[in-house]
Amino acid sequence: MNVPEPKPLPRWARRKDARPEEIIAAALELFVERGYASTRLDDVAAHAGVSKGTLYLYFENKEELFKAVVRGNMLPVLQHGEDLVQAFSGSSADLVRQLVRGWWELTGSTRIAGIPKLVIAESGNFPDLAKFYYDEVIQRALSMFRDVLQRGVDSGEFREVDNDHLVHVALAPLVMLAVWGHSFGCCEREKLQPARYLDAYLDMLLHSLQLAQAQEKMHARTKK
Amino acid sequence: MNVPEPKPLPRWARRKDARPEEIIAAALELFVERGYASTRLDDVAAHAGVSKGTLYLYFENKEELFKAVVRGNMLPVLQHGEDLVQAFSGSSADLVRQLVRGWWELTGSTRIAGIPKLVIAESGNFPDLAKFYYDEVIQRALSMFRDVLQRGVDSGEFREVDNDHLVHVALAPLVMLAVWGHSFGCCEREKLQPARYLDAYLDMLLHSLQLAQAQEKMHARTKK
Amino acid sequence: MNVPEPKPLPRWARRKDARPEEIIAAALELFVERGYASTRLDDVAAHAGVSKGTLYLYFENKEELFKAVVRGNMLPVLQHGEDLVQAFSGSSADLVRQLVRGWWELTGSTRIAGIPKLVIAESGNFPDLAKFYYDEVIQRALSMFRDVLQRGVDSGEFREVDNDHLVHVALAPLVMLAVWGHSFGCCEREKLQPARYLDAYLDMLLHSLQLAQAQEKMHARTKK
Amino acid sequence: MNVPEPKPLPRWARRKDARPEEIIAAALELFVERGYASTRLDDVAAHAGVSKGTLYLYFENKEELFKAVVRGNMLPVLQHGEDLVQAFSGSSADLVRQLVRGWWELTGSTRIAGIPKLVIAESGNFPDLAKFYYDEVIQRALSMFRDVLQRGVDSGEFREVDNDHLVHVALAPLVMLAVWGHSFGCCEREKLQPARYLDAYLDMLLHSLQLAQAQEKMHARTKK
DNA sequence: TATGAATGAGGATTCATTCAT
DNA sequence: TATGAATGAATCCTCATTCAT
Repeated sequence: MNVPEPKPLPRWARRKDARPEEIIAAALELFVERGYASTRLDDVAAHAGVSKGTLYLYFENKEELFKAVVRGNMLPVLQHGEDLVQAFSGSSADLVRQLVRGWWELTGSTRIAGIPKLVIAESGNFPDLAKFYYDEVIQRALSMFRDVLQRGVDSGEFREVDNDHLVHVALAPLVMLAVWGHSFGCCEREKLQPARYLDAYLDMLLHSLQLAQAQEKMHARTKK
Repeated sequence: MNVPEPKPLPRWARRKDARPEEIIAAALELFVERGYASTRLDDVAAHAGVSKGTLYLYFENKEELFKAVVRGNMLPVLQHGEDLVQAFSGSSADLVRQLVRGWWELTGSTRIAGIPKLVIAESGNFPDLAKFYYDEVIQRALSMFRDVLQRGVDSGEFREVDNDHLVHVALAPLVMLAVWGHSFGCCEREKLQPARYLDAYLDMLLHSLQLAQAQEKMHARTKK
Repeated sequence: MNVPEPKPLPRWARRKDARPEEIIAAALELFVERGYASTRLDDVAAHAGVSKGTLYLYFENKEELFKAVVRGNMLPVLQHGEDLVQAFSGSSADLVRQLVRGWWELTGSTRIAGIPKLVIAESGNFPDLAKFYYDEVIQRALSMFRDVLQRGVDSGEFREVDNDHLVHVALAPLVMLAVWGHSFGCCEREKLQPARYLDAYLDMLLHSLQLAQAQEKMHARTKK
Repeated sequence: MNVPEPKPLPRWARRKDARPEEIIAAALELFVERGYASTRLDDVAAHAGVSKGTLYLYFENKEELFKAVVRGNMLPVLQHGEDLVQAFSGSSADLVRQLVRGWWELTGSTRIAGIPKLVIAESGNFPDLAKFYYDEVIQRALSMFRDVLQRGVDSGEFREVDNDHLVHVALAPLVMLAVWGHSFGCCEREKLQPARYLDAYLDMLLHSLQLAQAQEKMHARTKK
């Protein structure tokens, strides 16, 4: 690795490999900004600095490009979360906190945060995208969260709950936070503060998971 | 001839009054089913049993029809909730339960449940619809929920919380339930059961709001 | 005439007779203002204070209404000119002057002045209107003018000219004056002054018609 | 292969340059024949041998195409006239004759002669087209004619006149000749003969401009 | 005679996709 | 690989005309 790479490929060759990613990045930006239907491939091409025809060299059609945008951006995020869970060794409450705050730090200020809204909006038009998203994103996220909660229950940290349904409930406010920023966020006079929203969320979630005895302690701590 | 005919109401005049509602109903169905962009006015007209031109007698254009659909269906729902809160005299926890379950019973099995997704999806394309929805639906719902929580805090039933942010968090799972049914609901192998989802939601929410001492009792009861 | 009319017909009955004229007046205003294609019968009806359906009680369709507007407004103007010529006993030059100035005073400030432009504009779409206008308006006007010029030639007042072609030439500036006000008039910074335009026109026309000897006198007079 | 192929110019690239003109030519024909409103872009496309969509590659919409038709065809005509005036060295009367007859020879048998009527007809619907036409066509034409008349006055060839108004009057018969052919021309039993019309026009105009002494000679000559 | 709700043919415009170069 | 000119299906919207009342 210390060996200087000989002959860095001429610029155009490198670009060639980068093209799909550049296109996906341009498409993500525009899809998030304008929605699927209102985004013209002309504009995507212009944004990516290529011609319209070039789009079709890399993606079969608009729909496939859309899917690639979703796939290419969501999977790394999930992987990141799963890796965190895997490696974590602290309390389950801390794991929840870190997972949630880490996720937001990673994507909250990014265009990626616009994807959930996009996919929700287009789920009806692209059933197989919805299927993919459900299988590869939602299921994995639910699964991960379910495992985390179970970890807390198993360790005696959390009370027993209807885990299968609770994970849906518990993830909802996170999804909505992402959706909010790309729907009604701009209507607000006083903008919702994500950090405080997440504090309230974690407070609620963890409060509701505490065992009775722990609750007392927490309560005491809160009062302090 | 002297006998006053039962006066068969003029067929058309009567229709005129009914038409807007018929059209809105047809439009709601199709918008929810296919999304705004994919819904053709031809189809809306056919569904409403009128001609394309008739649509334009009652609605200026597709966008205005869309707004009428949202307005006409969401406002009554809100009003219903506010009336309930107004008249309610039991415990705050029961009020929350009744509000949540009542809302779902009223709209859950209806096409109205598809509106939140629709509005979210189109918020970017119709900023003034988003503004309207934010002001007349979201704000009112937040306000109502905030009042309910405050009612519980004031009565000593609930603990003190960051109410302004908590209401956002607390409403999120309800919105997501409605959205879910019109996005990924059909991808599931085992369908999400709204009743159990709401149970888990109410359990979580109310658990997290209980005062420490109440918590113990609840916990005991749950175990029972 | 001094006998008070017995029983003035009830107002609605009188209106009934007046309807066609009211409609024609409303249509004239709108046709002149917006052109044929851009005038909606809805608006004509509203302007005339009747319902759209009523239009069809008096006029077969839009085209026939248009023709009625043209007929009803142009023929009286022509008649007026012909009557003047018939009755006139002064010099031919004075007859020309009076005819021209009288015509403008009669119609120049009226919506009627907008008809020539309208008919020209729609001549291609309504060949039989064009035919009618050509036969009943243009031909009669040309004829009248031709007679007036011939009157001057016959009386030794005007020189001999190619009368058949000259009348076309001679009428053109009058038609254009009317057209101008409804086409480019509003583009002008300094509005064309019809009175001075007509002065220049009459000066040109009569100058060109003078016999050589008369010319000298005229010239002398002008110099004076 | 070493022999440089005669380089068959890329079929499309060449077309791209030609297309706008081809489209304008097709549009001119149809606009003149049917009027603006009655001309369908479908037909323009068909006439130009392209598809409907192609029109929109070169012109933003129907209105812009219309303007391009007017601009593209009228400006060269004007330029031609101005060049003639610039270079002319004979008598002013001859300049007038040449200008008028040259203009008609250049455009009289062309579709271009239909433009004045078109612009007049649509001036109300397209105020900025009217403004353009007024500024770039009418004003320039008036200016040119005014200069020509002034040239004659300055050289002592023409008598003094109210030049500002006379130019309007003097141009009117020329405009009407062009308009006539595209409005009532086809209604005539005996077609108006442009050459004789122009003779009558020039006779009238130049007669009216002659100085008294010249008049006598002219008159003598005419009688001859 | 008068109404005005309803109709539906007709045309401008958009944009994903193709394909000759 | 890359281009971008060309395509044409698809859809919104208008408005003259009809007709039941």
